[in-house]
Amino acid sequence: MTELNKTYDPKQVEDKWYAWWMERGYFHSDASRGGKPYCIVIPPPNVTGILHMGHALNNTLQDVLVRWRRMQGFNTVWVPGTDHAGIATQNVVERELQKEGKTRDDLGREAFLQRVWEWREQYGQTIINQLKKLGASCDWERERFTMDEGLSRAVTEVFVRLYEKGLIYRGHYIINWCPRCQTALSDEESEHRPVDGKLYYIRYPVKGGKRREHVVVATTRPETMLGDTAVAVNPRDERYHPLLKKTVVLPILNRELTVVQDDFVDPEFGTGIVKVTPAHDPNDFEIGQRHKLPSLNVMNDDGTMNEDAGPYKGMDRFTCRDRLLKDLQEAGLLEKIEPHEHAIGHCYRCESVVEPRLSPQWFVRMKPLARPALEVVNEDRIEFVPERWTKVYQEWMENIRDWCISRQIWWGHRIPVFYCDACGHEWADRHSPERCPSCGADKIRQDEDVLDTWFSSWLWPFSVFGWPDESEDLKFYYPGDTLVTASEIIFFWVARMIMAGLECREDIPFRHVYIHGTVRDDVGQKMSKSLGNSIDPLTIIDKYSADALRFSLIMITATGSDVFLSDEKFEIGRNFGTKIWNAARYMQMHSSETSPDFDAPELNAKLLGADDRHILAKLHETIALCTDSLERFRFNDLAHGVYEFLWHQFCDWYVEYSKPILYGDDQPRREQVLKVMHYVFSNALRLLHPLMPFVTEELWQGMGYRARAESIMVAPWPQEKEAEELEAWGVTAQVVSYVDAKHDLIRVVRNMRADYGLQPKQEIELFIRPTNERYAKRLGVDRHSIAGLLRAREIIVDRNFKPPRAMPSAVSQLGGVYMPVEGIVDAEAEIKKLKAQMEKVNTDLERTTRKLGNMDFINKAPREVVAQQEDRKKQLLEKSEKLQKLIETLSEHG
RNA sequence: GGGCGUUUAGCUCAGCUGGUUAGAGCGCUUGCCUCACAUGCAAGAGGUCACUGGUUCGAGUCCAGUAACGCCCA
Repeated sequence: MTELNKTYDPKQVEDKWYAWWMERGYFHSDASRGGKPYCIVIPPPNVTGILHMGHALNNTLQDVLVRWRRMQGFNTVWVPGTDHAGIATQNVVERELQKEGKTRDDLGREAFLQRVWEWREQYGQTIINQLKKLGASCDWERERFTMDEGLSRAVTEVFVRLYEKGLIYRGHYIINWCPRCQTALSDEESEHRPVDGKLYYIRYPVKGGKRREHVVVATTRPETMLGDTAVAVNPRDERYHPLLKKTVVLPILNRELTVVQDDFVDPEFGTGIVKVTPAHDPNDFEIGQRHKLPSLNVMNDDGTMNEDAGPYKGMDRFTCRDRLLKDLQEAGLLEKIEPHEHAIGHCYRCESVVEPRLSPQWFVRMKPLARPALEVVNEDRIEFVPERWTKVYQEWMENIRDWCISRQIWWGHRIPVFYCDACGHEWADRHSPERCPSCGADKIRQDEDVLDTWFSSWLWPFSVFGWPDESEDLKFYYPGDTLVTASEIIFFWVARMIMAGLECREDIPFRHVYIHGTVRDDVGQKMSKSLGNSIDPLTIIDKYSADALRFSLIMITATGSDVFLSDEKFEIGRNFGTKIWNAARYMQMHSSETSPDFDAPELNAKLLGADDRHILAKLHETIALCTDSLERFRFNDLAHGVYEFLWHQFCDWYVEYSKPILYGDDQPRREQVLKVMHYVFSNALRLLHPLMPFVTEELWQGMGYRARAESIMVAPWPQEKEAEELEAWGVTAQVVSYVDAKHDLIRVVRNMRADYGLQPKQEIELFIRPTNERYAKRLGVDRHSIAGLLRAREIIVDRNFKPPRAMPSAVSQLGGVYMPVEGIVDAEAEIKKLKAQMEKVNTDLERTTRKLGNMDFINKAPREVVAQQEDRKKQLLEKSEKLQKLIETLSEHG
């Protein structure tokens, strides 16, 4: 044993043990070691990322699982890494260039990519280092990056396979275009948010109509009217039937527009007639397809208007909107403007308003991939926790749309499609071809676009193990056990990983998907940098310790629900750490051995007292609870369980109970109690280790427990003992309920002391009249111990005790207690208090009696429940009797 | 508009398969620097379980409806 400091200093301790664990190689797993695998792959954070509370929660949960399984003896691996975050990273580097007055085009593709790699070398480890601060026990030897050679090979392989199977195609469709990032986004990357917009009612003159005859169309994006190629009405809308033979004229540009009928048009919305802009709206695009309308794109990549916008050419889309409205107004063609709230897509990377836009992009055909991925969830081969997310997944899968995977940026996996300029051949290639495989010409070029970052992330569960090679690692670790993530990412990532796993490896990537909540501030807002309400995990670690951060997060995070955070909440973990630190110091003060015999204590059943047996029973209850909670992903039950046990059972009761013994000189008893304490504490530390890895290691070492395992990280997870084994120690339900009742008695007397305003130091005399002979016997043994806890100079246990005069008294589960005190006792007040208690007992008694008198209850309720009620009635009767007696004696003497 | 979720102590939340007397942490009140710990100890107060109806011997828990709030999708 090494002496523990008076106060715990986490800063020194945490870095020290983390470095030591690394040095010992505890985080590393080797497939050749065999055994039962347990595998988790990290949701790779962005290489540009910095650790926020969401990461802290996500990674703490994974670390808890991994540390627990490792202690259980699984061959456990937690694979870490980062993803290359195409758009985000490119944005970061472009901003850097901007400061130097350059653009990426100034550098050219090669040089720009060189710059990005340099950036990643310099800053890409930030979040990885932060995870280490958190205590994450990742296998760092296996760290991967989605742009690594191996993972890139997997990306190409999958692309080529899917291309050759016809599951990847290139097409002209409306996609979400971010004019700022100048790239396409997938539907998932365009976040819809309600915006207070306006609905503009615009007059379109009818050609050849009477003077000033016009129709009115309503739109929220007037600037797109420049690309109109028709107007549409619902076929059933008779108001517009006369219009069908006519054409209308697009204002300003004076282009003629046909009138088409389409079921899509809602006669109730606006005026029931809509403009059709196939190149700038997904619905209009479909109308356009149905009616073979031309598509006219009026915008440039950067969101400015192009030459087809006529007089508005070169203007930004929003400037154009203003000018156009002004022009319409002047021409008397703007009928009215109404406020209109509607959802608008925003780029998830830069928040710009997304422009729906027609453009040629690459897509993955999702329906064939979704079918098996839906099946494995329907058949419960993959389970979502909490279960309700299953439905979210299923619904998305059933209505899945093709995935737009091309991005018009440079940082990422370049699409491995090649074109031959000589013969027009197009093919996908795993390597860098030099000639056209069709005609042999060398005038070939590769597609300019790169792939969506998620196109590499969806392969993560197997690409990290070397796929497409069937490596030993892949065979051993795949499929993983659990994926831990937040709900935001179910579509982006979870669903796609399942599809990829089934497509590429014909097996699920993991068996459980644990979805945790979103971290919010204490008023319920999502934490974000832009709101300025985020709490930086590193600040918390600095202020309270990583253990405190981890424990507090888990403690207050109900399974799968959102977390509301504020700074003070981390005091829970800090205080708890201090508490067990001090408990350990107390034990150490009294232990003389350097390496306590704790693991298989030769507990002499004859020497064990009721309290020893009680704490042993509670420990094994807690072990069962903890294991069960982990198996069911009930992390906060685990935290509550260890907390309740260590703080309340161990420190509040057992340590207090042990004091007179440890300070006394009954050597056999002392030894026995110390053995129990070390046994209990060393087990509880292990239960706590996944939540608070650092302080538990410090104590494991400090207490000298390393004789059993050199690190708590590799100490065996505690095993619950069977009832028979516990009975060998004399641990029975009877003993447990006796000690619980004894605790009740102590509480009752302390309450009396407080009621009578006794000074803490003032000693009392106490009479106990126990309910039965068994209690009388046990109390006889425990008299001195109880006296210590109650500051009683003497406790007299007497089954026939009759108070000689009026004195404060109360009823406990063990029997009546009487506390003679000097001075006058207000008998009236005493009686009043007891009568109030009596009333409560009688109410309960009445209810129970009524229940038992109900034949339906007797006949229909399970036997145990009826027995329970009978038992309760008995207890209440006893209590009522005792109270009655107390009242009588008080009245006699009062 | 469709779907999902939430509503339990002043606050944040547990309460799982319906079954004693509905729990915890924080906060609050009172008393304590008691020989592990004031980041602490002891005691206490605090609840029409959102509302309405139903099922049941029995409902915080199941069902239907209502309201408020939140999230996801369109």
